[in-house]
Amino acid sequence: MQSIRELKSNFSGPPPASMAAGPDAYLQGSIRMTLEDLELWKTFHEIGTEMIITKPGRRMFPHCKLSLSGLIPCAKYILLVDMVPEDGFRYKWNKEKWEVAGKAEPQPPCRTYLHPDSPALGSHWMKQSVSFLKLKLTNNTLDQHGHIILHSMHRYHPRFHVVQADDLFSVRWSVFQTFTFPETSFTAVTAYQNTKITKLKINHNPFAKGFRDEGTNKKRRANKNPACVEKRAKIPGVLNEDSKDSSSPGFCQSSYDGYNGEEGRLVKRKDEDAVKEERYSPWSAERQQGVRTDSPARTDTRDIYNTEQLVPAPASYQPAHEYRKSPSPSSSVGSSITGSGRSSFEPRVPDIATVPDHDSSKPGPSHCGPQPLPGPQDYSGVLNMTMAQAGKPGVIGHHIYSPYSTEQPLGQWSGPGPAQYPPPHPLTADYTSQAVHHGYHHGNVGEWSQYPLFSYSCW
DNA sequence: TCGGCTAGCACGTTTGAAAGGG
DNA sequence: ACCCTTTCAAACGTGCTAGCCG
Repeated sequence: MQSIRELKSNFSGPPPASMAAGPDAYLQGSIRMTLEDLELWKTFHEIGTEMIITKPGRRMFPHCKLSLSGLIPCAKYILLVDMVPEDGFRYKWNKEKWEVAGKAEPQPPCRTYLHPDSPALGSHWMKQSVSFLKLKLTNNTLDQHGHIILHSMHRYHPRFHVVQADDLFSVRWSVFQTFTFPETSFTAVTAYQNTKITKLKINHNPFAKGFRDEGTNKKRRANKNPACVEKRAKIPGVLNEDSKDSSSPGFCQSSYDGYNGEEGRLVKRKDEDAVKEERYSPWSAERQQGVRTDSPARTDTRDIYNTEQLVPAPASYQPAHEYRKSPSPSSSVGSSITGSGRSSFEPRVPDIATVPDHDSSKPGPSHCGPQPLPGPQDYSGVLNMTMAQAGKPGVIGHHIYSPYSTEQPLGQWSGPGPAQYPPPHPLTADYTSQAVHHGYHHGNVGEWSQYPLFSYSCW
């Protein structure tokens, strides 16, 4: 098996001609996504971000706010978010630390949140920050509102997909550029475990102002049930002890080597890596090991997964070349960045001709020219990738959830079966076999191959 | 017994309609 | 009649809490 370093070095050479050339390669590799409020995310990340999940759905805080550049101004794009498990474990909060509490529960129905503005022109996405404020997380596996379903006490990180597509239904012919930000990883909880997180949320979330110390909540806190106070007091570092102990409790050092390894790397990789972009092509019969160009001269450039997920073009389909610089394990927690309030990634891949020309016969202009954007109700909702065929592992049903319309099946989508979380180490037998199943030929597989947004067998 | 989950609560923000003024 | 600003209430988001449940 190739070592990580060996794999890394394989990406350092110049791109093959097939990757660098091609008319459709224009700008494909130059999309850049920046995470806003990076400092805030980092603050949470250093403590161990927790996100409340409730039955009716709960917003994230901090919420995902991005800025995009490098898009073709007059081409339409769709922005998607999904949540990827960090690992295959369930956690528990014990004595100010997260500890592994067992194997992860079977994966809930995988849903992808579609940004309500989608599809919109590149100029639209680039002119201002893109906010996923209204994205909600739930633990209700029977949720009908299209919220993203997660398991409590499990770790996840959001994955952002930029798809050049005229509409939701041409997504399948389009290129996915996927970005992840290590700072955005979190533990889904039904009640906050780490009081430092609670305090951070209260201090930064305007909706929680009522719980701030300087607010009118003093009376409320004074009325706290003594029993409850006592109960809470059992946990060291409860309320108002933040200043006393600023060091992150983090995750239990002795519980889970894989995770701790990442945590340990957090410090090492600071100022180094922050964004991972994924480029992958589950549809190509064989995954070609991509090659990256030199990193941009940016001090905040960080390791990334850069994958491009392709769907077969109706006519001319060009095999995808994937770029993967960082072969780090599935957990992306262990990195951070320098930064000035933003975490960004600029793909270091050469442009790749992967987007088939849009059908010119298609009704409605897809590029430059006046084209009023459809109302949010046209597309807003969630792609629901539910497990569909029990007897056919890996095949999932893909549905579009919309608050304004009934469910619309898009077809069958291939994906991992339930309980197929990647192990902490990315190169174990199971993981590799899964990668093989998708036709990936190299060992440098990350979590993306386990959790394809769409898979070739669906199209 | 214990940890996780949930409903109800109080408090604050957001939002949009209505009212008023220029 | 139109536009802008202000006001206000409903809707919504938030963490806290007690109690339920497996």
